[in-house]
Amino acid sequence: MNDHLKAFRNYLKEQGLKNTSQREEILAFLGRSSRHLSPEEIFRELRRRDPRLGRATVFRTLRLLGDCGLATRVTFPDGKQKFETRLGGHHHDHMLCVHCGRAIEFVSPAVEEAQKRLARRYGFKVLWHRHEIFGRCRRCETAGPSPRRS
Amino acid sequence: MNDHLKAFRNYLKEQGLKNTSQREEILAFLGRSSRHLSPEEIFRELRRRDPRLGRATVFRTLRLLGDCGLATRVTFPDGKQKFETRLGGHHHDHMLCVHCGRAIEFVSPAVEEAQKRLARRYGFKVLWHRHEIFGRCRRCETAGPSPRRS
DNA sequence: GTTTTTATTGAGATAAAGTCTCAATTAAGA
DNA sequence: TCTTAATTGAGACTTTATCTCAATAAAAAC
Ligand SMILES: [Mn+2]
Ligand SMILES: [Mn+2]
Ligand SMILES: [Zn+2]
Ligand SMILES: [Zn+2]
Repeated sequence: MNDHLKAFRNYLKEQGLKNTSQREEILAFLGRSSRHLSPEEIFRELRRRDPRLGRATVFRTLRLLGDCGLATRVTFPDGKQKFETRLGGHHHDHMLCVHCGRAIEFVSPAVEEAQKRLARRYGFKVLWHRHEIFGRCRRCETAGPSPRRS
Repeated sequence: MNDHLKAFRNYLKEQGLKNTSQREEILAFLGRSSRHLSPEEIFRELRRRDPRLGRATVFRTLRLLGDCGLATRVTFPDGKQKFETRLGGHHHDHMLCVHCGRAIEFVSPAVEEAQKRLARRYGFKVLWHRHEIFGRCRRCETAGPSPRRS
């Protein structure tokens, strides 16, 4: 049984919550995908397999997965929200290409460290963070149209 | 005449766009406020003064201001989107308190520098970025309920 | 200053994203 | 197996955002 699943079941038990097939399906689907998925994509796909799945359950579960640190929300350049699992429970951040939409995942100890110092200075207790860099990936940088900000 | 306004008019001219009173009102309002404002707040307030203002214009203008780097979108812990001007054209990032909603603005040369190196390594051309740290501010850290992630 | 051109505007329709309610269901412990 | 309480899903509803198109107004041309 994979780690995510184990951690999830654990969390549910701790919180006095119940496990359900829907919840596990959603977690598994997210884990299988290499892409970032929108709630709607997750809903449509899983709904095909189980026509009784409800949209609300998807949103509820994504929040739950967020709460226990198994899923992360990523805001794309167009403002759309998508999700991914935290691979191996490891935190990472993103560079998002405003041209092709590609997401590059990165981990930067230097950034994380600087951030930690910073927070300490402000007496701020960090729970989690999101670091999104928008721009052009190597491929798209050669030539292309203008970006869309904010 | 303030810098923001000058830059804005410049940008419009460069792009062959027209300046309008609505656009300037929105920019000015954003500039006057010390808080982060949601599109709806901006709309409701400015609408009081000019009952003919349309909601679409607010959204359109916010995108425009984003495009030219004069406004920044900030995603709050509850997922809500708000805007602020880039004070003096200067970039900054945020620590957001999941308890009281307070936003602490910071600038970290160390983080910015680390980020730059990182991007270079990936051949990624950075256009802008967003760095949001969620947690508890000094005040709220003393005691409080549990956070809401993702 | 007047005319011409063209971007912009706003009402309202529509779409997209997310939440809520509540009766029915189901997981988990006794 | 029985009991209890969390969960589910349909669909209503809310919120957020975009679109359409006729009317308007800014800037350029004259
Ligand atoms: Mn990070
Ligand atoms: Mn920064
Ligand atoms: Zn790209
Ligand atoms: Zn606080």
